[in-house]
Amino acid sequence: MMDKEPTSWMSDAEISAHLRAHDVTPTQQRVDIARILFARPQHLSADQVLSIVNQETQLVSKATIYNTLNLFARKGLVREVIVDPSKVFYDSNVSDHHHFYNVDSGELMDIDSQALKLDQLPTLPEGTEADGVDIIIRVRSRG
Amino acid sequence: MMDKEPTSWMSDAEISAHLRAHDVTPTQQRVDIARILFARPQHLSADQVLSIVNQETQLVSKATIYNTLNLFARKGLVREVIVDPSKVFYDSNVSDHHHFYNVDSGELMDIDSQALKLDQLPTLPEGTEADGVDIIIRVRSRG
DNA sequence: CACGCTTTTAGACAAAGTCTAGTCGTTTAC
DNA sequence: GTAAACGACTAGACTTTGTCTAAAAGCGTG
Ligand SMILES: [Mn+2]
Ligand SMILES: [Mn+2]
Ligand SMILES: [Zn+2]
Ligand SMILES: [Zn+2]
Repeated sequence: MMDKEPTSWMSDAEISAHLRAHDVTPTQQRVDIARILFARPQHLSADQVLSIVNQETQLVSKATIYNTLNLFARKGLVREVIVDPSKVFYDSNVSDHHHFYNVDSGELMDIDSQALKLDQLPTLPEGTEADGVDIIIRVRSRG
Repeated sequence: MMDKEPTSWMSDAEISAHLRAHDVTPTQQRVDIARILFARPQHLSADQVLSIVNQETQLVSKATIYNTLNLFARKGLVREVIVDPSKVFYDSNVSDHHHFYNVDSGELMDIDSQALKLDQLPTLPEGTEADGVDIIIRVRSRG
C-alpha cells in the first residue's frame, strides 16, 4: 500500500501496476478510465469521465463507467467528493486534503493539506469509528 | 434578523411570525411544513417532509414541498446539508455547527459548535468570498 | 365584483445512478 | 484442443431525486 501515488503522466504498464497494487484486475476499460483520471490531479463527474473516454476510439458503456468508478473508490484509487447535491465528483488526488467549492461556477479546488488541518477530532458517537473528515469551504464569485 | 431561533415547540402564530421575520409570507402549506421542521432540531429529507406532512389531513403537493424547502433554505430558515449523494438533508438547526455522518446507518448527528471550530480559514481563491464552511466527520458503526 | 399578483397543483420531464440478463473473454479442467 | 467456469462488460429498462410547465386557486385592492 506504500506505493508512490501518481502525480503526473503514467504509462499503461504503470497504470496496470497501480491497479494491481490496489487489488484491481487491469482490464482494457479500467485502464482507459484510469488513464484519464490519473493524467493529473483533478475532479471529474461520472458523466465527464464517460464523455472523455468515449471521445477516443474505444466505447465504454455507462454501466462500466459507474462500476469502475465505484470499484476504484472502494479500493482507494480515487476519492468521492460529495459537495453538489446533483452529482458525485471523483478526485484522483487521494492524499489528505480538503476543498474549496465555488457555488456559482461549480468549480472544485484543492486546499493545500498544510493550509488547513483539524488538530483533534471531537469524541465520536458511541459505537462508531472514524472513516474520514471532509472540510468544504463554500465560496461565491465576488464582483 | 436578530430574532430568537426556535429550539422547541412553537405555536402557529409564532411560526407565522418566524416566517415573516425571514421575509416569507406564511401560507397554510408553508406553516404546515414549518411546524414539522421546527418541532425540534432535526435533519429531514424532502421525501420525509412530504410523507410526514401528508400523514395529516391536509394534502401538500410534491412541488410545494420542494418549492418551500428551497425557499426556506434561501431565506435562512433551514440549512441544506449535503452529505449523501442521493439526497439533501434540511437541518432545522441553523446555528453554527458541524456534523457526524454514519455512512452505515445514514444517521446525521450534530457536533456541538464548541467541540469543533476552525481557528482560521486559508486564503480564499482569487475573486471569491466565503459562503460557509461544512465539516463532515464520516464514521462507521463499529462491531 | 373584477383585477392583478402570488401560491399551489398534477403530472410531465430530466438527470444521476442502479439493476438485470445476456454476451464476451480468459482461465482452468479434462 | 474443447468445454466448463468465472469475471467483466454491455444495452437498455428502471428507480429516485428533483425541476418545470401550464393551469387553477387564493387573496388583497379598488
Ligand atoms: Mn456512488
Ligand atoms: Mn436543492
Ligand atoms: Zn481534491
Ligand atoms: Zn445539524
